[in-house]
Amino acid sequence: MAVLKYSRQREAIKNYLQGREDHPTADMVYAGIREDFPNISLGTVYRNLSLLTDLGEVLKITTDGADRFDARVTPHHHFACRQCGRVMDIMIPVENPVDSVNARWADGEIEECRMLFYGICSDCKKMKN
Amino acid sequence: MAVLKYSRQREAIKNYLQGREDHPTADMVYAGIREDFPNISLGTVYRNLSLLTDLGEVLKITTDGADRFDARVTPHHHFACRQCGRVMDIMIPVENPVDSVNARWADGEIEECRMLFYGICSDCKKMKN
DNA sequence: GTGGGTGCAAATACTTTGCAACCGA
DNA sequence: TCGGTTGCAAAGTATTTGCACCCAC
Repeated sequence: MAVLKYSRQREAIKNYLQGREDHPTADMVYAGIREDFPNISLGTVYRNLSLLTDLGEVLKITTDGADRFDARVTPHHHFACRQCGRVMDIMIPVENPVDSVNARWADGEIEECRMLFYGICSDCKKMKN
Repeated sequence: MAVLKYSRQREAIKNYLQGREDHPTADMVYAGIREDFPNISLGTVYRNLSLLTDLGEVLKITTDGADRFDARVTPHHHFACRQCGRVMDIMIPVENPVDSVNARWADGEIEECRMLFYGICSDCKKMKN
């Protein structure tokens, strides 16, 4: 890719993500941005999310169903609710096992560890009553 | 789903997965099974992989691109190569952080932790030379 | 003016599903 | 026979891409 050029759409997508903590899908971003840019297209949203991910300005979280995006790029992990599908940050520090795995198994092969925790979130547990 | 009935196709799929360590996609399973069951359909492969996953006899690994399946159901984690896309088991024991996360954050909400490590595998590193 | 970015629509990739025929218990 | 299972094809969901036009530099 050549020299990056400014685009209002890309800026809006970045801002949108930074104002959220719910790890929206591309579709949700599209719906949100449309309120300010009624003519934006879904393709543009996908293109920019993918670009921002490559630039490291956004994190793509692959789970069951549609990919989710996160503007919080500092290392952290996620919890996905099996019932309602929501994805949440896990804020507490979790020991990062990359070094110990590299040391014992792959010696530098591994760059990153993403932990995805599964379960039923407290909201969904309440519903069950 | 009601009482499970035997099917040669399902058996073949299970056997196929048990004989592999490369975490094939549904398509790869389909191609493999076809050598013994030339008439099996992709839909049947998907249906059975999904059923076996629900039964806990097979693990579904969601990564970028197509889902991958693993007949090794004892707790372990995976390494995905960013270059060639291969997914490999990580055989060494990695501390399971579920309990500590539950204790500090969600108190029983979390049932399972899947760690997905990313990097460039040794084969791909060799290619770079 | 040049080349990257956009909107639109068509195409692709992956997975699920409806249905009639089939087969295991 | 009964109801789960299959093959087939069509549909569904998620994402990517080709292209003409537009806009930042």
